[in-house]
Amino acid sequence: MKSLTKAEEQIMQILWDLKEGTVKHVVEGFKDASPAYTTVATVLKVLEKKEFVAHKPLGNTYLFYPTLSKKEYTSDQFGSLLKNYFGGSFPKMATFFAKENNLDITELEAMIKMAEDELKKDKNDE
Amino acid sequence: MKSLTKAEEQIMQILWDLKEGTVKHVVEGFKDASPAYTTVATVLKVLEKKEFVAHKPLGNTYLFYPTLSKKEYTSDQFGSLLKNYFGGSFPKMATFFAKENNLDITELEAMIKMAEDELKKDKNDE
DNA sequence: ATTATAGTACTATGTTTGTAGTAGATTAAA
DNA sequence: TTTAATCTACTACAAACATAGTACTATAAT
Repeated sequence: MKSLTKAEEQIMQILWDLKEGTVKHVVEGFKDASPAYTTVATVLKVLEKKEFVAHKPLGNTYLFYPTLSKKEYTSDQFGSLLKNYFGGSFPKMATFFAKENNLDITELEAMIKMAEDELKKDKNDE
Repeated sequence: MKSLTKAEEQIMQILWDLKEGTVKHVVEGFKDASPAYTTVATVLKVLEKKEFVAHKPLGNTYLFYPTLSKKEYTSDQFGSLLKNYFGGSFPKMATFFAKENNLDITELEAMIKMAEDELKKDKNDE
């Protein structure tokens, strides 16, 4: 999968949040300094060429929406990080995380407990 | 931290493995189709300007080595993935991983056990 | 000594990225 | 219906990227 550049990713994040939006909405979605309206429009056009977003008419303007879900992209990103930096091993990643944050085993277990609860919850939703 | 482009990252990965190496070594480090010798040399030069690598003379040639450790870069990458795609929550990431791989709780626990063993081992090394 | 090999420095070129302006259409306000 | 606001399309352009060739130097082999 093609990957997103910094500017593109920012806009995708906003679009993933909005689900869909006009250029204006996206511009407004910027937390801090927004780029120019036309800059956003240009990036959206690039994203469209890359097939990460599409648009449909809405009144006199366009509504843009992602064609690539955040989940799909996350999966891709997560996968390459795991592969390239942790030899594909999730335990290695977990260990790294624990060390980075000076967590001891008890604390790591607490984190995992949370994950398990999430999993259980999801199971129930099905 | 400035991030690595695709080509740069490939070369960094090789250099991290080698610890240090000449342009030639790096070229040989490519698994599949290696780029031209001069291409590698050029990228190394860029990486040097970005201060991700440095070099020292070795006989009639140069030995290149990373100034940014893989661990530091990993930490950075891991951090932004966690932040931008899992709202900074490791449990969320673990849940995502479990779901992606259709792991049930028992299997997730087994993974975590491995991580804990790693952690323990590390504690003993200190 | 002469030639082949290997290496660095410098240069080159097409593409992508980041950022945005301008022209022209359309709509809303006055 | 003239003006103001809004929006898209097209164009622009500098910086960064990806890739590599060429010129020249130094060394090694014959």
